[in-house]
Amino acid sequence: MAKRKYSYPWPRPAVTVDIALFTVAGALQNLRLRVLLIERGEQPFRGAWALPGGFVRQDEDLQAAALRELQEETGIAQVFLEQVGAVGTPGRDPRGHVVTVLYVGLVAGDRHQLASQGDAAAVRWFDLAAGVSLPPLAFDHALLLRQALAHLRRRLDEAPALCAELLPERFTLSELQALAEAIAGQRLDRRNFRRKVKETPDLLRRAEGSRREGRHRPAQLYRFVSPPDQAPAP
Amino acid sequence: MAKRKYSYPWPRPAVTVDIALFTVAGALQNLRLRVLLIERGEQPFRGAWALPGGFVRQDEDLQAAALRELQEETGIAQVFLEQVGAVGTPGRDPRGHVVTVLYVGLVAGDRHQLASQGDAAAVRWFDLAAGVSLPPLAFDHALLLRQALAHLRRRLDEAPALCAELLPERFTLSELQALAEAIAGQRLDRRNFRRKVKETPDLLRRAEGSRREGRHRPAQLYRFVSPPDQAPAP
DNA sequence: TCAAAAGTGTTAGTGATACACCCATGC
DNA sequence: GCATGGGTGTATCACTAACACTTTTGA
Repeated sequence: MAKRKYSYPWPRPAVTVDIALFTVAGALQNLRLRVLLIERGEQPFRGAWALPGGFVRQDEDLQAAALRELQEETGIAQVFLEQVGAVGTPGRDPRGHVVTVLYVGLVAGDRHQLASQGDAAAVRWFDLAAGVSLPPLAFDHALLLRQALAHLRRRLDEAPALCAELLPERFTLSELQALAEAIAGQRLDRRNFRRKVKETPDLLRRAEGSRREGRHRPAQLYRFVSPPDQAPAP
Repeated sequence: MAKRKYSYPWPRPAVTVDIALFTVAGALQNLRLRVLLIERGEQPFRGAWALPGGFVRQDEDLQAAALRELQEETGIAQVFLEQVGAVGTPGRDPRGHVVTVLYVGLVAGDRHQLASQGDAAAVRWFDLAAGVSLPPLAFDHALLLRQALAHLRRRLDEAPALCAELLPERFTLSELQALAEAIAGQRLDRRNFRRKVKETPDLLRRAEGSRREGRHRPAQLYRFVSPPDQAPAP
C-alpha cells in the first residue's frame, strides 16, 4: 500500500471507471450483438440508461474498480476487461470534474445472472444491430459506447480467441463464424473464414472425434487450444 | 462549466498526466531518437529524472493539462499530443493513489527552447538508441516510456504525416526517410519507401521545381500536402 | 428424394519485400 | 573521371476476396 509521505491537498477531479460489456444472443442464424446497460437509480440522470461504472476508491486498481462496479451494479463477475482509454472533458458530468477510464469486455450473456444492485435500478441487455436504436444514454456514454465497440472490433480481428468465453467448450466452426459475424457486424465468407482460423497457429484443435447432431448433417467439433485464462501446455 | 448540483466527497485518487515527448537529432546519416526528461526538483524522487507531467486541475481537460504541464516544466508549447492510456496501479506513487493519463508527442527539438521551471530542476533530451541507457527513472516512468514509444511507432506507421513538424517546410525524400528510420529504429529500403510515400494519396507534393544542393547531385524537394494543423484546401 | 447445413480449392488482385543499376553533380 | 548520394523498376511472396459444387443426414 502507498505510504503517504507527501500529500497534495488541492482539489482534484474524481476518477470513475465505465464498462462497456458486450454479449451475443439469439439463434445461430441470427445472432445479435448486445450491450449491457443499467438504469440509473440516483441523480444525476436518474431513470436514464447508462453504462455500468462508478467511482474508483482510494488505493484501488483501475481494472479492479471496473470489475467491482460491474459486479455491484449488474451481478456479473469474473470477466476479462481491456482498457480503451481515458476521457476527462470538463462538463461531461454535472457533478463536477470527472475523469473516466473506459473498459470493454465480452461475455456469454446466458452464463451470467443479472442482478441490479447499488446505484442501478435495473439492468438489461440491449440489442445493438444496425438500425436498432438504444434509449438516450446518460452523460457522454453514447460516445464511450462507440469508442468501446470500435476497440472491440479491432481487437477481435487481431485475437479471435477472445471469443472463447462466448462458446461452449466444444463448438462447431459455424458457431464460431456466426459469432464473428455478429460482433463484426457483417457477413463473412465461409471458406475463407474456415481457412483462416484453421491456419492460425495454436488456435483450434479438433475435439476428440465427436460430432454433434444438427437436424441435418453433423458438424465436426473443435475446441480452443489454450483458453485465454489458462497458460498453454508446453 | 460544471454545475456541482451533486457532490461526492469521498476520498479519491489524484489524477496526473505524464508526457513522453520525442524528437530526433543529429546528422541525416545518423539521426537519433531522443526523449525529453526533467530532473525532479521536489520530493518524491527529488534529483531523479522523469517524464514531464503533473496534477490535473479541477475542470481542466486532460489534454490541456498535459500541454500546460509540458509548458510549465519544459518551456515547450504548441505541440500535438495523443493519449496512450491510463495507469492507476496502487503503490506506483509514494504520495498515495495516483492515476496517470499518459500522452505522447513528437516535435522538432531545435525549434523549441528548453526552459526548466516549476517542479523541474533541469530539462534535457536523452538519446534513446538501442544500447544507450537512460538514467533510472522516477516512479514507473520506464514502463510508461516503453508504452509511449510502442504507441508512437504504431501510429507513425499508419500516419506518416505526423512527422510534418519535424521537417522544414520543404524537404527531400532522403530526409523524410532518415526520420522514419530513426523513429522506427530500423533501416528501410529506399525504393520501397519512396514508392510507398509517393503513392499515399494526399500526402506529398513536389515543391515548386526547386532543388537543394547536396555536395553532389541535388535532390527534388517535397512538401506535405496538408500540414496536420491546417485543413486541406478543397 | 428432398431439404438443410457441412465441408472443400482455385483464381485473381493487392500490398510488402528484396534486389541492382544509371544519373547528376562537385571536386 | 570519380566519388557521392539521388533516382528508378521488376520479380516474388503472402494475404485477401470472390466464387460453386459435393457430402451427409433426418424426415
